[in-house]
Amino acid sequence: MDQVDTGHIPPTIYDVARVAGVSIASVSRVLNGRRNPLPDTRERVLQAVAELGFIPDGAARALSARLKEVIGVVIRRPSVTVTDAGVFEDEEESLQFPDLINRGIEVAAQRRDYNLLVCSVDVDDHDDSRRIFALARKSDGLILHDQLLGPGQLDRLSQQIPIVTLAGPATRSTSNVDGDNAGGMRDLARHLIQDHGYRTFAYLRGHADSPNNLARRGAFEAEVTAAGATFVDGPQWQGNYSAAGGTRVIDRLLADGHALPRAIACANDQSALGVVYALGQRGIDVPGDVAVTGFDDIPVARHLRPQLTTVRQPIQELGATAFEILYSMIGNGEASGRDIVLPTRLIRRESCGCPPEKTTPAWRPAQREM
Amino acid sequence: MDQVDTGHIPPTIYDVARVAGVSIASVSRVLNGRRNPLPDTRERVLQAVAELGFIPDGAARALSARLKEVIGVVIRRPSVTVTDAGVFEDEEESLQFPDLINRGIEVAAQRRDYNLLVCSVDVDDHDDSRRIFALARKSDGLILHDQLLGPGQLDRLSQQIPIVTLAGPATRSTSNVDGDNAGGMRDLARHLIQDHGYRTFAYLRGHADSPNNLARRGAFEAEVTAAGATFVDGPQWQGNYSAAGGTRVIDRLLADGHALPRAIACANDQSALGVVYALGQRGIDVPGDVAVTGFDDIPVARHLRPQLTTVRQPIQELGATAFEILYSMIGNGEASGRDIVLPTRLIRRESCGCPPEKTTPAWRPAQREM
DNA sequence: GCGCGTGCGGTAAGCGCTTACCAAACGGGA
DNA sequence: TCCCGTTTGGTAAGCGCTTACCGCACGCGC
Repeated sequence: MDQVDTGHIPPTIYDVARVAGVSIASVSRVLNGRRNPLPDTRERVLQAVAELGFIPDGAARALSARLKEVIGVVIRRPSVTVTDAGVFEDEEESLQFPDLINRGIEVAAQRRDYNLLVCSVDVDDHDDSRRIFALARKSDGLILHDQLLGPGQLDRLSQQIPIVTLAGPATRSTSNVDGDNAGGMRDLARHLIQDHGYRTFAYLRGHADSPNNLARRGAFEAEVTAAGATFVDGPQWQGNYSAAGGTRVIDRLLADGHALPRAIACANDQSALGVVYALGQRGIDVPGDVAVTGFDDIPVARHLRPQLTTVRQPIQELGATAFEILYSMIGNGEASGRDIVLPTRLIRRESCGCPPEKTTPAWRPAQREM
Repeated sequence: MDQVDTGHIPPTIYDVARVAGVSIASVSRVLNGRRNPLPDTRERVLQAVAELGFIPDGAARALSARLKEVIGVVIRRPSVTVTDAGVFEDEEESLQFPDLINRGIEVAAQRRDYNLLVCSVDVDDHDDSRRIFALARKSDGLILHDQLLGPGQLDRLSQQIPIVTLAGPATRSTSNVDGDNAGGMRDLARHLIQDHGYRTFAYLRGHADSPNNLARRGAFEAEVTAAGATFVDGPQWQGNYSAAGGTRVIDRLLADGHALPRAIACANDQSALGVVYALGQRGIDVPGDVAVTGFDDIPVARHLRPQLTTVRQPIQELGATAFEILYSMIGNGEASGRDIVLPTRLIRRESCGCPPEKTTPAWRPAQREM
């Protein structure tokens, strides 16, 4: 009776069966469209369902049908830096990219009547596996952003549940979906070297163990050194995919009296955003003094001054593809071990030194409306 | 055997019991810390669990314990406008605010070992209730952004499951958490009127049925007319909380030859972003010719040129509070009918006509680092 | 007119857990 | 030494669904 006064005692399939004067099997069959029940039976069931506001319990259905229609998505957040302006700062700044991916996943998932169970883990939370494991058994499959779980744990878990990663190599038991990091960075590097003639470069890193970060850095450095240009490097160039991280790198560099390279390629747009900001604060002109580029092409990249030159990833499509692969793995354990690479594309805007575009940015639909 | 070759056959509690040589009850007790099992029993169970990599199934546990440890979160997306640049445009632009709220919810939820089941519904999808209902039975409670579900449906559903809304009035059976829309708008209006001396105003609306939108508009208009200033209005001022929506409003207005008011208060930051952009395209100076303000204070507001004057909501706290209320409703049906209003604060930046700040924006932690 | 095929509804057996209840074993006081 | 209180482990009964299986009623062909 503790429960009664508060309500929240949803009707069960037994209630429906009783009200409709049929058996629970008939109710279930009507609701799931099995076996083609008699119109009369069907009518009475639907009537009772409407009357009671019955909605089948997800847990019971999942247990019985061995299908939860839920997939788990784990994303990595930059560690929370506690400052006097609040504890959420790094995070707030770095929200966009993973969330856009998730949106892509969700769009695809909705078409299959799946829902997303999301979970963030702190970048340097090394007890994260507990959280991820728990999530795993609440879901039919897992999508892991960035590098989460060591190879051992990944392998272990993928034995029990289908897993798609959004970075890193596919394994025997997992699949992977990725943007073409190397191709994008190569195009970017060539543009900076050949079209702009820059000769000194740096790469502002993302999380040290992120496969995307490693791939981007590798391709960029290779291209730069292959062209005989100078690649500046060092631990000072360690960022964390967040705007605050980018700012921090520049501030430290300058405070330590380092000279800046002519062009800085950032691991992602968020970092670039912080870099542009920090340079602006010091009166350093972008791209006049230093060119800055990003990676991802998140929406704000277009609203920055100068507009950010970057490598566009098909963000939503990455998510949607990840879901579809996972879905097929859930349906029939096949298809694991697949490694999908989606194309990326260099987007030349102003921050690399290109002249401002005159064309209307894509998201302005004005002229189509009239 | 169809299943065998693909793997994915997780061990059950029976397997653990067999390997450990105990009963399933003992396994369960060890795992859940009930009853204080003998060290020997405990040891053997833990050993078997490790060996098998056993993780209890969420659905089974939920069914038995009548607790899913999952809460559903429903957010509203602007309708997808199909343009030649892709189908996700409006959405992409408007991502920030609800996602930040969700992050706040999640931070709070993790402390209680809860996960978030997220679901987006299209703004004018009127079959949305099906999706929401389905989500409801996969969760222990629901948090609804904006206005979702009519009062009738809301009431009906809240009979079966605890619900917290993030806009709109609390009802007998639901609770609500909100920012102080009226207070924020009032401060904003007074600032524009008294400090800047503007005399003509408009309010660029959000979704027509959004309670936040209504509250903001009401407070703003009241303050403006109370001061004897002019409040321009009309169906042309209908936006949709997205940047693209803001752009569209300005473009149409100008195309139709309307004169613009001296100041435009937008329903949220995203809309303001689009407005600032559209005005910039036409060579109209912000704030010189037209002042523009937002609402929410999402992170990008600070990176805009000019930096956006807006009303700050305690975004993450809104989410965290919503979760805590919901959590207490789940624990014991009490506490529904609560209506929490969190304070908002006017943030004066440049887009209202105030001089650029010289202080370092909050998210720049540089000087604290050295 | 009878036998059998077909199509529907009902009964009951799980799905993988938690936990109430019972049995057994052990320790201590009389 | 016996009895009872105290622990701890096991057995089994659900949690709310899905579905295999069975039985019944009908319709057809002979």
